[in-house]
Parts: sequence; structure tokens; C-alpha cells
Amino acid sequence: MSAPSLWLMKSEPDVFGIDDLARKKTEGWNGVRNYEARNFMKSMKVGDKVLFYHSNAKPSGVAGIAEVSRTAYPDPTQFDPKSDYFEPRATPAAPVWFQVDLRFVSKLPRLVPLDELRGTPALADMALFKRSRLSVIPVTALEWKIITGLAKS
DNA sequence: GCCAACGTTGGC
DNA sequence: GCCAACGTTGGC
Repeated sequence: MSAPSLWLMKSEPDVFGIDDLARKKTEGWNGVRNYEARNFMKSMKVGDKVLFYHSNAKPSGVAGIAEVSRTAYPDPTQFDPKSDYFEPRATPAAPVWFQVDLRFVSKLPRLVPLDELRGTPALADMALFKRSRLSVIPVTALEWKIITGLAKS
């Protein structure tokens, strides 16, 4: 089996933050409506590691660690006409949007804020900055090591 | 297939 | 709440 891949996934803590994941233990990551993010989720394997990022927060930054507990399956909200995430083009036989399940691993010793990530030269090439609006982003092993290291200092 | 208009994300 | 960035939609 290949090594787990590493990711960063964004969530607004006012809606669902790391403390919510800690309480619920696992969560279906529904509501992703971007093709590139969807394709990243489809490539995830059980055991892949995820940096849980708080967006639209005070401050925004990396708050914790999760792991993929279920590989991609159709996002049920796309079939629900009452949902904000309803997708009229989708049918159960031909779903458009997918989600994975994430399991809580840990909360970082401290939140690593965005401006600190920006201020770290070794992280200058992070996809997080180049693709600032993407909510599912691949992370390199070095980036992972640096960010989790910052959280311990 | 181009591109203007529009909608959404997310930092501030 | 504002607005820049940028992905998506739809007219042609």
C-alpha cells in the first residue's frame, strides 16, 4: 500500500470547525461544488491525512488534523431539492458531486494562522496561496512537516 | 469556442 | 461589509 497522501481542507468554523469534528468524531464532507476539489476528493484513500483549515475565521489558519475514513461516494445533498447544495443535473445513477468522510485525529497545540504560513519562506510555494479559493488542496510532505512543527512551537 | 456577466470564496 | 480573485454560465 502506498503512503497516505496529504491534504488541506477548509471549513468555516462558524459552520463546522475542528471542535465540531472532535465532538462528532467523523463527518461527511458534503457541499463541495467545485470540480477540481471534487476530483481531489475522488483520489483520496482511507488513511490520507488532512490539515483542517479554518477559513473566514479570526484568525484563519490550520486548526487540526483529520484523516480520510471513507473514500468518495455521492454527496446526498445534491439530490435534495430543499438543500442549498441541490444539483438538478444529478441523479442517483449519475451523481455529479462526491464527498469523503473525515475522522478526527487531533487538534493542533495551537492554531497556525494564515499570516504565519505566509511569513514562512519554505511555504511560499504552497498551493494554498496560489489557489486561494480552492477548498481542497494537496499538501507536500515538507509542507506538512513545517506546519505541524510550527504548531508545536 | 469566446468572452462578458455573474456568483462565490475568503481575506481583511 | 467590502471587494479582489477566479470559477461558471450562457449568449452569440
